[in-house]
Amino acid sequence: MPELDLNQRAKVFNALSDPTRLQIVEQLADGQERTSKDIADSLGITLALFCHHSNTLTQAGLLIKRKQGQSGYNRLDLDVLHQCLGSLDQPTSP
Amino acid sequence: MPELDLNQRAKVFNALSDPTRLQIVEQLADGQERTSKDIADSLGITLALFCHHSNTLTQAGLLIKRKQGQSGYNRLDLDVLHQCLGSLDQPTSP
DNA sequence: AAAATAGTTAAATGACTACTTGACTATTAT
DNA sequence: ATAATAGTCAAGTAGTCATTTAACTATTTT
Repeated sequence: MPELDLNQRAKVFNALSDPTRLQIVEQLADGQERTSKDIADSLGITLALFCHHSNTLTQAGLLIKRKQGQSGYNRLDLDVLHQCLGSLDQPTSP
Repeated sequence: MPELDLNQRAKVFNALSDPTRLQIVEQLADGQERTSKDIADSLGITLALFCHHSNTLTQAGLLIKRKQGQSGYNRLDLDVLHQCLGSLDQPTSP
């Protein structure tokens, strides 16, 4: 897996910097995939707003979309997510 | 330690969403403290710009400032940082 | 006391963005 | 075929923000 540079990492954190997007990511953090409709409904937002935010998440490399029929299934790229989180995880030396 | 709510967590990630601030945080992620001047110099930015960003980091609860003489020593609140990172760390069940 | 150093503050500018609304496409159900 | 459902796109608005510049305070040095 190629390492993310500074700007890419900042872009990922920027994707997490909005409460609505953070809820989306937290909801997908278990690695499962969900439809756009399900996510929008569970958060009480319009599908248009979810689409808007999902573009930001996708551009940051966090969201992966799979289309089946009229539904879109969304899941996280956990590698990208954990690589960014890990860059700040400096455990205290024992 | 009180748990951070959704908006507070988003605020922390927002503090990490700028490349300049992300560099500041990464530089302090080892838990050590550094003077504002040292950080500004090492990043090649003006002290004014560091001050601007340090306010954002402080308001997010990430940065703790200690003043001694004419120098200010900065360090991270690692509890806040790790609590936010941990909220997205859903390890795959074995 | 004067000069240098460390840090803060405020204003101005230009760019970016969250959300709403309405129209649009594609798929599924009746 | 018609209607309903899932999703996308684009424009408009209002608000936020990163950076620069310059003036300012407080501390240390000479």
